[in-house]
Amino acid sequence: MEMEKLVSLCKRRGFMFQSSEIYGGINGFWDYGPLGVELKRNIKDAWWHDMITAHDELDVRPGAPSTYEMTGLDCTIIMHPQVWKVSGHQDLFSDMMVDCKESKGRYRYDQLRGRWVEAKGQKVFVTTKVEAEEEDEDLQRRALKFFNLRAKNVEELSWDGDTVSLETISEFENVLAPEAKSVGSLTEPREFNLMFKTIVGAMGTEADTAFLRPETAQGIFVNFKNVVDSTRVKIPFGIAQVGKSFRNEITPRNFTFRSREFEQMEIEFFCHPDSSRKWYEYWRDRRMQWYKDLGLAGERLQLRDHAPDELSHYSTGTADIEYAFPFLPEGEYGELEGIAHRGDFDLRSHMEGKLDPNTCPLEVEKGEDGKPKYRGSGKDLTYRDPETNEKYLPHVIEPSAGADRATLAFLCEAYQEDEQPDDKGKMQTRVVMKLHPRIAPVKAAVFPLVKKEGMPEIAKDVYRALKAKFPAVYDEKGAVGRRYRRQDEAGTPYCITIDGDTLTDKTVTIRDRDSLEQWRVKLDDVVEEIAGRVS
RNA sequence: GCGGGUGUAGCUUAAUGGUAAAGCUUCUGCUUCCCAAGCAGAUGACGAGGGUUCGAUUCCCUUCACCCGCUCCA
Repeated sequence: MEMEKLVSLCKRRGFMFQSSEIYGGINGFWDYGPLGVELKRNIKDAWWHDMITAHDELDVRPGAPSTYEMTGLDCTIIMHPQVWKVSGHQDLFSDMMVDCKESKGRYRYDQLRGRWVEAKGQKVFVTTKVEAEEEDEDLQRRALKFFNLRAKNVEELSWDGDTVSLETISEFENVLAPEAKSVGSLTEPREFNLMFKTIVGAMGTEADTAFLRPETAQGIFVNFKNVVDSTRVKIPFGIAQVGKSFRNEITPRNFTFRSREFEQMEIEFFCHPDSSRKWYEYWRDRRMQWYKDLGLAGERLQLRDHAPDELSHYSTGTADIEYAFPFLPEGEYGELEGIAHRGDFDLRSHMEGKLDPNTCPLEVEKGEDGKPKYRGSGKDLTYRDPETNEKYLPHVIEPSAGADRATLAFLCEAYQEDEQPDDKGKMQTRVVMKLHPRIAPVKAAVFPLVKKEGMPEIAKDVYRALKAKFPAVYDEKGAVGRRYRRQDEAGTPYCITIDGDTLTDKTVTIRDRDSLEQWRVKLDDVVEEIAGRVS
């Protein structure tokens, strides 16, 4: 399947549009049209229903270590700025960057170090990005190379001052970039804000800077204590949230796959440290099965466990559920959902201050003054087991899914072209969206075979009865074959046709989208018949 | 962010330094009546801004968006 065909269909039938299209569009933002909004909401509703509202906390689910509870949350997009400092996003998401026009490399402004050196009447600032221990060696090697000197002529190099950060240099004309052969190839430092900045308050200034959340997860962590104190939930339990998140992706691309405004479906599952590995495996397998049950059953879906060297040392496991999107190269997969074992990293950070992920055991990251670089809340986020009286900081399993990516994957999987005969028996190409009935935007369409002899009246009654329960459409225009095809492109699983026989025996035909089979049911049983098939 | 390509109607395409053609779609009417039927009619486009020119959809510049590759993907 070519991606262009799907993109074209999405626009033609109203699944998705480019945001602000009449003004030329805006990079990294996409809108959902009339069909798309139903599809995406069905996916989110299915997730919420299956994970939270329909969860049975009284019985042990297959594969689960024990019973558990599930609850929900809906927190704000803008939160206290300290949240993002402590979570680590502030440091990871906003840096000054410089680009090298020669090597096409990109460097963090504060991480490049260098030293002034003069030879042959020219003075340049040689930079390096290697570790501090090898710094002098690398600088000398690069300086010699630049001035075209042999190692034995090293005394011709006249060093000026100590090795300092590039941040102390204001003019880059004589700066030799780490992988460049000539000077002056670096761009001016540019701010690289991966988080969306905003100002809180009508009179707000820079000091009132806040951020649009880059993930919904932190809102769950900071509300952990509130939920525990207000709901009688006992560990193990999960808190779920669906909502928009924002990231200034460097390269938004591939339709909605990498958008700057996107929607997440996240669970933070809190459990005892001793059982966290088992819970991790449970959620990994449970989430994989969820996609399969909704139609991503083919080989294009895969579960990929991260290799041990990919993991943070405080994590005992991370897995990605991935889909082989048609816009990716052969054999490559794109992430739909990540299931991560996060240990107690997040709760401890919000309690004690931002932890340094490179320490083992984890320690609070210190600033230059020896105090915590980013202070935590100071609130006690430990959990006391009411039965054993054990007090501990729970470990967290995080199944974090992308609602837009899931929607896109379901669309890609559903798009099919097949050959079906027309009214003369000639084979015609048919475009059909084979969406699972549960997520299909429209569940049923109702047609009078002809627009006379009382058929429209009966059809309208059927339509009204259906529409009271779920999305349905009524269509009496043109040949019935055309109406079937139109519904095929929208992914409507069932079409109901009122024909001449309906008038005498009070039965109608139901036509199946995928098989094109038809069968007759009693007029009075139509709603029940369709309802049983789409839920 | 870099390099290359593309941008004409809702979709797919055409032509042109003198404001654009078609198929499909959509809408109206007639006809037909179980898988994109027929006839008649209607709606509808040169991504945006600037320049050159008597005149630009066409040539030039800028910009925006999309596609491909590189980079990035916390």
